[in-house]
Amino acid sequence: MRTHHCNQLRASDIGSTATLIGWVNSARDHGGVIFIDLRDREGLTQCVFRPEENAEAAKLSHQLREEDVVLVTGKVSQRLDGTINDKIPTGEVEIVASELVIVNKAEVLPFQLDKELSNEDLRMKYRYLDLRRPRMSRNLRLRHRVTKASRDFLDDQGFLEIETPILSKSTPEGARDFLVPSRLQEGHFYALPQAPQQYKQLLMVGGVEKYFQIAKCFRDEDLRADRQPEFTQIDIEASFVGQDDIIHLVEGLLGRVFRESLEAEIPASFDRMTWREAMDRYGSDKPDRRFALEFVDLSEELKDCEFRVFSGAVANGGVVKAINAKGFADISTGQIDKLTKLAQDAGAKGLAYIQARGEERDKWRSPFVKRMTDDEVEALRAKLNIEPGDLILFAADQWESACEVLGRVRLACAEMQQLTKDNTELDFLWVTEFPLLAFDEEEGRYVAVHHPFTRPHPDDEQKLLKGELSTDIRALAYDVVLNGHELGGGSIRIHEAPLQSAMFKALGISEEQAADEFGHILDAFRFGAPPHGGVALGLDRLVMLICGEHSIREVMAFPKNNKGSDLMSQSPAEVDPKQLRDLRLQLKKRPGNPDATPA
RNA sequence: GGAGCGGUAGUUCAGUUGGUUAGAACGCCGGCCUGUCACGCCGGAGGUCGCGGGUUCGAGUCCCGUCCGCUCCGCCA
Repeated sequence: MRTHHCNQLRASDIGSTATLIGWVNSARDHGGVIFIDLRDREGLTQCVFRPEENAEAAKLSHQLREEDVVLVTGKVSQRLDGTINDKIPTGEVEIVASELVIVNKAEVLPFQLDKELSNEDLRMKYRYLDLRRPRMSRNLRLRHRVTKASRDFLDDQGFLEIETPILSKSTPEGARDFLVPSRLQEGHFYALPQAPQQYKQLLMVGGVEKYFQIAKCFRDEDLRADRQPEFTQIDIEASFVGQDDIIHLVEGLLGRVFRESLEAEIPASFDRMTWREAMDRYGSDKPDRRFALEFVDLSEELKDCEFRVFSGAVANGGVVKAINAKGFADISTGQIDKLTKLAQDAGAKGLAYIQARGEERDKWRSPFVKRMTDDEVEALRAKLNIEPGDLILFAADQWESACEVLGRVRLACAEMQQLTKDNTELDFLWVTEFPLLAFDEEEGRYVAVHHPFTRPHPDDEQKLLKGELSTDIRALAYDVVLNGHELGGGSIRIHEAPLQSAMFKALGISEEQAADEFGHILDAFRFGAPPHGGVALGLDRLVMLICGEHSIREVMAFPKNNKGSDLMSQSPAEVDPKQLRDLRLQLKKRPGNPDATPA
């Protein structure tokens, strides 16, 4: 039926006959002559209806409304002088219609496709209409190119794409699992995988050597603009590799992805920075380096300062750090309050600042500068390069806490100053040597920063084996960061049962529990497991950044809202009591739940 | 669990210190129009101001509660 798509016809086709099918993008009825722009996935073509060409088609064309599906046949014709539309690639030609079939009338849409729509509720309810808009159709196409480029690259590198189970087993560590009740085994549950982590390691034991998967992952946690309960990872694992091998692989992969999606060239290798350095300089394990606002350490200069917040922090073994927000001295009190609240939320008692409204210290607006000696002021001026118009913001606390607080202030400041506005730079960075362990105050034990299969840094391995636990133990773990977003991360894994047992022990997992929850992994490691490691890239975030979007919802066909609902299909939803009976489940009665099934 | 922003016509929005009949643009419906492409012109319809309560002579506007959407914190190994 269709001979061409709507972005295909050119001047060279003039004189031929073409049949197009698609949606009426717009209709312009001039009484005696009617124009429509016909749209399909590929583009637009203008069709003209004139009574002298075909009276019946022209008469019918008066009925056409936006989003009707129509089939148009006619002669590809040169447009009249002065009516060439240079906004579209097919603008030199038009179809002079000799036949019109209204394939399917459309009711008036709940919103206009050519206007911005801020009503997220409505967009999601009619997502299939939202997807017709150019923005969404472009995003989906870019997403396809990214997955295609990834597959092609990994295939070229000898990786096998292997599927792992969606119905899998709940694990105690990490995010909350989605549970799926088993009908055949009463009281037992599958869990949807948070990641194919264990399976991919077992594939390495299985001799696959190079595995990848475009893997759906599930986490039952609260949502954000960049977090959905189900999301996609480009999941990779390889045997007989070290950290550099994985890093080079990912650099090659991203190079191909950016080339084949955006036609952009990115660096062949990315800068690397240890976790400690990233925290120390930017207060973040995923620093955005498109703007400076780099931390300056003032512990030495201010250790004797009369302002006790500073000297006290240093006396307690902590640090004083500051950033210089150039030209932001005229910040409003309201904005200072916002930054202060942010710092307090992050654990600071307050936010010390200096608004340098002039050269001399008496022009500096600040709650504490009057209590500083001339030497201290001059030391600040020199080390922070303070010039009139600058805003200096301080954090004083234990090292990690001060860095975290100032890191958040730094980001908020950049946002207020719009430092990344209109910035098209792509800043890739590897952050390495993450800590292996973090101490969880609530649970009173160490938890894995990455996951419990992460290998310690060779220099720190003995500490783990001997049970000399601290947050100073480094891991062979690495994250790849783009413009302050964590694109993905991975690690070299533990492949020996004794080291894995030591890790479980460090995490307070008993031998019985380890045998129960992870027995298969420990077993597998006893039978000649190869050294291996891997990485997982967040496909949604990657595509989001490639599309220039600010939410991964914009690059997923059918995402869920803030509360985890699909407003189109109305899920999650109640189920038929019979389904619950089959599963031998019952809902507990409580005041807010009138729909509880009877016991 | 917590904080912030928002909710007015189908859509995007305006709506002053509380004051007459709540407006605009686009869309929609009817009419006219043979070269438009954001077509144009004439006419018309369309509102539980999210919902509930309160203050007031009077509430879109102020207060309380609640629902929904978005953003962030917690959470996300």
